[in-house]
Amino acid sequence: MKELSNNHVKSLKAVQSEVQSYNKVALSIDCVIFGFEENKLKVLLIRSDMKKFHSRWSLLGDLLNPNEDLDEAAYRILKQRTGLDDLFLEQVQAFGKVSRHPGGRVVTVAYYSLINVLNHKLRILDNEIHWHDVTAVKDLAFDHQNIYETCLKRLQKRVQEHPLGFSLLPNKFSLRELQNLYEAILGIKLDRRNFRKKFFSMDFLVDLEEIETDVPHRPGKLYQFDYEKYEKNKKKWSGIDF
Amino acid sequence: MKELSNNHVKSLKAVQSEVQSYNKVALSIDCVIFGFEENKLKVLLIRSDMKKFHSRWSLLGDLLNPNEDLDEAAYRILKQRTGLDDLFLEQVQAFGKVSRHPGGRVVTVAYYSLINVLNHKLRILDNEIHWHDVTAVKDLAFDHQNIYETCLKRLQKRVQEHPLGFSLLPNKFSLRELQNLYEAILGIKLDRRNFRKKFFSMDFLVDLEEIETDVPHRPGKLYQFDYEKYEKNKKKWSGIDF
DNA sequence: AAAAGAGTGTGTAATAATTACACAAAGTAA
DNA sequence: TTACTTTGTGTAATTATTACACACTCTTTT
Repeated sequence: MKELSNNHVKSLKAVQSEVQSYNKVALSIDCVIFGFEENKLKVLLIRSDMKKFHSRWSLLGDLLNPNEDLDEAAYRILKQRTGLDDLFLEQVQAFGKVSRHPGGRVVTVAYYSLINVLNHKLRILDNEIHWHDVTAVKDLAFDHQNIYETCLKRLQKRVQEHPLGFSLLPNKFSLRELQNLYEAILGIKLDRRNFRKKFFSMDFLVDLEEIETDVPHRPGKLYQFDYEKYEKNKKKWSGIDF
Repeated sequence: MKELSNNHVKSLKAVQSEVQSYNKVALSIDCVIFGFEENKLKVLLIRSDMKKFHSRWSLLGDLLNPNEDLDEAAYRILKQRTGLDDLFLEQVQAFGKVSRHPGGRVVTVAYYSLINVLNHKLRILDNEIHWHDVTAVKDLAFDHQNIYETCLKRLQKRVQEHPLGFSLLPNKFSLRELQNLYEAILGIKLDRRNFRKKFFSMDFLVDLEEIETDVPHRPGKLYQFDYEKYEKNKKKWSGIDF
């Protein structure tokens, strides 16, 4: 950031007092927290406590603290709301329409996060917070519908290019679970044989030589994702195509 | 954004005074403005006027005004600095490390923009502003090196999936110019015959039945990008691959 | 114990996309 | 007229994608 046409060199003091005098805005962080349960992609929402939005649902968010990085704030919110740390988290973008918040100017920075809902540490304490099926999310408070859809699109894109989906699954998973996950995220059906062929040919799944238990049919083999191998071998060039 | 565990319903007045009381931060917009000239990808930078950064280069930016959307502010900066409006502009993300600005807490939202440097309206008035070859950009002021690299990567990704590159070219261009552009953005050499085959098979280029002038060799045919046709036919599904 | 049900595991043929690669033609400059 | 530079074009080999069917394993039902 820099002022228009200003040719003298500014001392640190001058810059500090300049920043003091800047117009300032409230800055919040909103998190779109995805989970995967019963073969459905879910998102964690909280009921709005504002009259204007009479009990409509909204994203989980909070204000940025004065001495907190943006990412830190997002992790703090996740920790507060789920009890989990060390989650997958990615910033999507800032949303800053002047009138997006009825209480005044509030710019928000949106993140999405992926959590494994079977994690034994997961605790959703607040009874105003619920998991919602992504296909049923509508009419969110504020501009949260827009933020949510932007984040979901980002997830759909990313999951096809990067191995993030595994963050939504238990450590050991069957190929059927993996396929269900992709189908739920992308909202489409995939061919089972081609799906398997694709993942086997990428060669990042470790066959654990174990099988599922408690399924009412022939059990499938269990796999793990090999992050190390992925980091060594991942693609750089995808090709021009639109 | 929403408070933690608060069960009563808030009136508009209550929300307004709540927002009043929020911690606030200075918010700036920084633009990575790309241009294409002499077969090189360029970026527009301004000399920092801060002592701490003794004449290092920085991105073009400014503060967000109180009644301005983020996108509006970015357009305003572009207009101020280049004289152009109606440019390609995309937000990348927010950067908000606590200590990123020596003068105090300033969160910035980064955009990148593509401009056609031959546009007759382009005016770079401030003599502290210069075009820099992207391969030579280093040691920028603030955290601008990081912002710049993030934006360049975003451009590299996007240009392979969306037809943005044309914003950097004149309205009529030869395939050689288009290929030079892609090579400059991606920083790699491409096979000429395969490049042509790819673009022809996508079938969004209109043959203008004109040829280049003023080239010291056999002139190439001129083309235009057909945005309408693209909008009708663009791909939705790219496929899982990483 | 046998049969029905449900999902796993596997391969191939057809099509489409990508890659590597060479030569004649059209213009300019000397 | 010759040398130089860049355009325009096609094919063969490889790789990736798609569509698609049947035998096997385990559970549940009768």
